[in-house]
Amino acid sequence: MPVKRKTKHWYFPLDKYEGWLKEWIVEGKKDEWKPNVYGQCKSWIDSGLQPRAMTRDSNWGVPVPLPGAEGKVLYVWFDAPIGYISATKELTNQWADYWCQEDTKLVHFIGKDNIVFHCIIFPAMLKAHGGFVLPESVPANEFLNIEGEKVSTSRNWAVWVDEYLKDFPDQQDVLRYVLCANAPETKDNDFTWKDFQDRVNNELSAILGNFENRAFVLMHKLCKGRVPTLHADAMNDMDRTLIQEIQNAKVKVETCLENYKFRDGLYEVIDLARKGNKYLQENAPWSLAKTPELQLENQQRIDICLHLCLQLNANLAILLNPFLPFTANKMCKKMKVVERMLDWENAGRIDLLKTNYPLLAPELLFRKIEDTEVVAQMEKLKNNLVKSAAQKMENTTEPVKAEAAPAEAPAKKAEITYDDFAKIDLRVGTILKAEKVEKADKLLKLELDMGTEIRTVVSGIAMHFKPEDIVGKQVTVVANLAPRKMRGIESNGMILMAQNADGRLIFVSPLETADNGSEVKSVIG
RNA sequence: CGCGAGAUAGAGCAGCGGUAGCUCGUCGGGCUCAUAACCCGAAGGUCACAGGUUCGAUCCCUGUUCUCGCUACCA
Repeated sequence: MPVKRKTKHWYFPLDKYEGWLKEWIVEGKKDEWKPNVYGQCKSWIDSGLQPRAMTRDSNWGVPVPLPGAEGKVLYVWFDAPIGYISATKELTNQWADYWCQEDTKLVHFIGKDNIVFHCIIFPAMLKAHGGFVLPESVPANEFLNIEGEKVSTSRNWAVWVDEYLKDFPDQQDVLRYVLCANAPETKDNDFTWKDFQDRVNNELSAILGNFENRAFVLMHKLCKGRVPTLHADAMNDMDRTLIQEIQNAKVKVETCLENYKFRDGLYEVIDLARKGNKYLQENAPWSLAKTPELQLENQQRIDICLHLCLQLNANLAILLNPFLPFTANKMCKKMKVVERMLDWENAGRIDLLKTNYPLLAPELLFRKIEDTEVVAQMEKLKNNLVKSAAQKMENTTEPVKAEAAPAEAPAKKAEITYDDFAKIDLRVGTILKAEKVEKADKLLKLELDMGTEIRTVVSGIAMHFKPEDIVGKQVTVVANLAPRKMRGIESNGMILMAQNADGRLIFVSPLETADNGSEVKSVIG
């Protein structure tokens, strides 16, 4: 049964690009790339690059289109990045503008698990081919967990956007807000529904939404629903400071965006709204209009204040546009300006809204997230997790939802015959010895008493059990599995485990002690 | 095992040689146009741990622990 075979592979001579990579990354990107990205690239390059096999023996994948390459498929990190280019080509025949044009600034946004592929292997491929631009930066983020646990599509520990939109219609932007404000830019972060609620209610709507609303309400109450006159020559220091802040905000947000500090950039936008609130508070136009007489007397000051608040509001729309495009558009509609106002060049201007222009009635940009919604989402998350685990265990006939279980989910297996089942030689054995396999996190080497023989089985359970804790346990063994070498140790068979939804492993063993070597079989006639 | 990144108030982050700051939350007070914003004040941190360098360390050096990722194995 065990057959050792020679195989042939096609290699990419990564080693030949070591010098170039050293120059390009180690020297050239030292202070430019993020520490996590730079550090990993540097360590790879410093420790010496090897030619890397770009083909695999596998029955699925993209076949290698070369004579003599039957049965070979392309290594995923060879064909995936090429796929990015192909995908662009599918999308537009302007694809070369994105990938080949000299002055194109190409940026790869990825997660930390893919750093070396995007920074070393793919660029080396492009360099080897020639004619393609290299990434200017690869600002890899860390991971975002959900409620303290790693996202898992197969376990359905996830928030699906289509589901989200059913529960929170037209609220794309508040999710965008939370994801950006809480982005794992420097370390792993956690998405929790409570935090979602806090950030939406206390930051987005309380500060930004509230300012917008205050400006509109006051303008309608005190300025007849029209953009009041600025009276530029009557401005005071407060007014001039506010204008300065608007212009500063543009520069700050711009700088953050250029440096991929999206979290900080969003903060600056909110902070400008915060300054707007403060300005409004300090001027207190409502106090200046306590009585009609008083208002008449103060109308100029009121006009200046609200004029600037409204211009600030228009600026907020522009600054917000890269982060919350739907909201920016909504703001445009309320101000009755064309979408083109959102062009970045317009930021910092205080003549975005024309004097005497009538604006729409106040209407809230965001609504608060209720406690009940938070509870409901958390339950949903937990219930769906249980459901998907149950599906696996019971192997039900219920069709697996496409959204809930993408390709990697363990699908229901195809029907087999009794003969298929009977091919498997299942036997009971007892663990005599267990030890960690050197240089392997997950492997334990087990010696099993199979009654008539002692077997060595290598099993990937080291993360779950200490060797000393499992000695003496009876286990179910697939006894006729073809031997396989792992870390230099030949494994003869494998042991069966049940896995809980939480990932915990449980031995599958006889309820009472059985004879070692006894068969596990069906007993129907 | 090897390598990379991280560990700072309840949460999210900044600081990177002079005994800690910002946003949100919490508590108390003021104000009220508004989805309770804004102002004033308070509580809350042995800056993961242990050594070392220094007049002085969150910040530099060494070691350790923990988290995540990569490489290999995990049928």
